[in-house]
Amino acid sequence: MSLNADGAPRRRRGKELENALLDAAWAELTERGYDEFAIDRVATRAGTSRAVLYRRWPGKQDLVRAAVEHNTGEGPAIAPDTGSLRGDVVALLRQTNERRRTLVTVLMTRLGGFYRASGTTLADLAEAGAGDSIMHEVLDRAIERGEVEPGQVSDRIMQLPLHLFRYEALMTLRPVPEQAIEEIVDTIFLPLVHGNR
Amino acid sequence: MSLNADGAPRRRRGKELENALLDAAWAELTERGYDEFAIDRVATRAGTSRAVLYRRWPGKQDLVRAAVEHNTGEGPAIAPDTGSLRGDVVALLRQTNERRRTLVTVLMTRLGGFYRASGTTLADLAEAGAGDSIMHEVLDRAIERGEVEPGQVSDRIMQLPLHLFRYEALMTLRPVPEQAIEEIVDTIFLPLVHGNR
DNA sequence: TATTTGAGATACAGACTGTATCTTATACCA
DNA sequence: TGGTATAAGATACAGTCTGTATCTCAAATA
Repeated sequence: MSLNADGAPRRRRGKELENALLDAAWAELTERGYDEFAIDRVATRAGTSRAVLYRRWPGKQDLVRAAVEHNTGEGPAIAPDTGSLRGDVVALLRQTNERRRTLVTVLMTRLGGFYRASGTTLADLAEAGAGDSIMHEVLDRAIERGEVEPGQVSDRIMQLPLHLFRYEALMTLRPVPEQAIEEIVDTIFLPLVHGNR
Repeated sequence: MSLNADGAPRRRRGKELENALLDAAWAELTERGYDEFAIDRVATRAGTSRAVLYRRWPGKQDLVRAAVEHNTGEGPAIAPDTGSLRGDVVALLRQTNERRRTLVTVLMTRLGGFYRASGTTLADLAEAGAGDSIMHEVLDRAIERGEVEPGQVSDRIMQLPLHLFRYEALMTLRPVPEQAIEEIVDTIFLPLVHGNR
């Protein structure tokens, strides 16, 4: 039970209490991760009892969700206007970097335990699925055939098709449609490799 | 306890038992998801007791990891050799599509509960961080300025910088370095938009 | 056949969940 | 200002799951 400075019992209500609860939940989430997140501990941390939490959120996932929303809502992003396309896009990415908190924190809380436990990262798992070295092999053969000039293709461009493919697979959690595969290769990868010949 | 056809008690050992355990774990994982995954239930499903599981894996996460590896290991991917760069890359992506199981299943088991609970997908979260519509706005202004010809930039290319950025952020769970941002914009996005002028 | 290994059963303490019930501080209203 | 309604906070309960420990006995090995 929370006490006043003079030791009298004190009862928070409404928004004040709710904020304290969500802040405590958020702290637990970021400190211990989703796997070890317990309503019990949130209540203790907030200096109240579990009943108060259950009165507001039916279960763990609802509370987690509320805590994430409460602590990451930052309003919509604003389109930068620097006067040039390059400047705008660079500014947009920089801005996203700062606002990245939302997504990354959610992912960390969800994946953190698994990462720690397995010593694996998302990138390792992707790597295991289709090693980036394979693109090296493919490119080397293209160079041998004279399709591509040696040293012309940066690492980032070389990995581009796989990265875009995986991004799409991750976002949709579905097989990537054939049409998307061909679009990636024909309108993005090959033009970059061949310098729009 | 497992029984023989004639009702005599029967004890599996070694690989036979281990496969049964991992199959049971996998079934629990795919049917109920990571959140509800319980060693208890795996043991029951495999027709044995928890002690047998704890003898092999120290805890839940280790068992989950082993089950994922056991049920998705398909050996290393083979570099396709179709005789052209385009053919090779398309084949590689198609092949990855079929092998995608590993990554997607791991993610589903990790994120599935959250998705169900929140009604949010990874794409929604990404979208909330920096709406794709912003790139539209940026591009529109570039067209007004005469930097870009109208109708020249496909949706996929328009979203390319954000997608590559997010892919990198997701994989590393770190801020994307300034140098990577500029590389994405200067060596990939702008060349595609301007047709390598 | 004797010995070793480890499967399978069971019991335990502890943590956490979700529900229910009680007292009482606080807000609101007559 | 005093009475009443609301909900905070405490507590108790049954149930599930965890991780550990201990026991018996089936099966592999020598």
